[in-house]
Amino acid sequence: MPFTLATWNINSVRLREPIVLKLLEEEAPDVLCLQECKSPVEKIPTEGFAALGYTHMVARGQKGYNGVAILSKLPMVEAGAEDYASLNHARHIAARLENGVTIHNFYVPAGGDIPDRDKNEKFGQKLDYLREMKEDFHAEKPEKSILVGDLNIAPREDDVWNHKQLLKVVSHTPIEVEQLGATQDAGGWVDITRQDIPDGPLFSWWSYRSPQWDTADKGRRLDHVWATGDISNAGHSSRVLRAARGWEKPSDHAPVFATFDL
DNA sequence: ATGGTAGGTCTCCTA
Repeated sequence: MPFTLATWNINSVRLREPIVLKLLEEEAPDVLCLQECKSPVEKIPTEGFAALGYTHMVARGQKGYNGVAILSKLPMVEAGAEDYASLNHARHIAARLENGVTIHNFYVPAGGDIPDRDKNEKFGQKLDYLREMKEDFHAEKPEKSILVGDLNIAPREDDVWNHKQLLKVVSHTPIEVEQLGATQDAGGWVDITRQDIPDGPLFSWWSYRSPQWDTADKGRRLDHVWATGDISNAGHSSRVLRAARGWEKPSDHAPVFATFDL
């Protein structure tokens, strides 16, 4: 049975309940993974989601910051939540569908402004977070799994609006790109978005600080859909719903979709 | 080189 999955950094699930509902009504993915919910789990507005058929949710939350949730039309059970780098942050939740597929939903630390762990503790935490992800995948190689989320790294030259200009900007520095690649390799993860859309600029985030985000198009691809090699051939129909960046009271991220025939 | 916008919360932190 094919199922469609979307990942979206929502930047406050309570403030943006209306556009989450809009996405669920108009696009109707089977599973929606949210990041930066910025809400304790008990304050996530689940009633409207359930009314549209999204009767299942697994989530981790905290007050004000971070927070991840998986909304689903399909039954699922929680399959763990990690706190890599011991930050006490709600940045990961996993769920298992009835077809045996495990879905990991991540919100990797943004890493602050200065790409130097000696001058900026947050950058070190980001690298530590990715290293611990990598170590976990190395210790227990994931199977039949999908990993999505805001990984806060745009790895390829065509994942950013200007490669040279962003080489020293956190999210596109060589050390981050290398660390993300090592994490991906450790789990045998395949980048499904780039499997489907191999060539050319592709972005999922445009800063609120950039006026005329659409015409200026100074974007980055920070949001990812990966799958383990045993199911990567089942992935197809990837797309970024760029229009959502222009909706009323938008998130600065657009949702990324993929479909899996499993 | 700098500042630009947004959300949550308790006066500034984070992105």
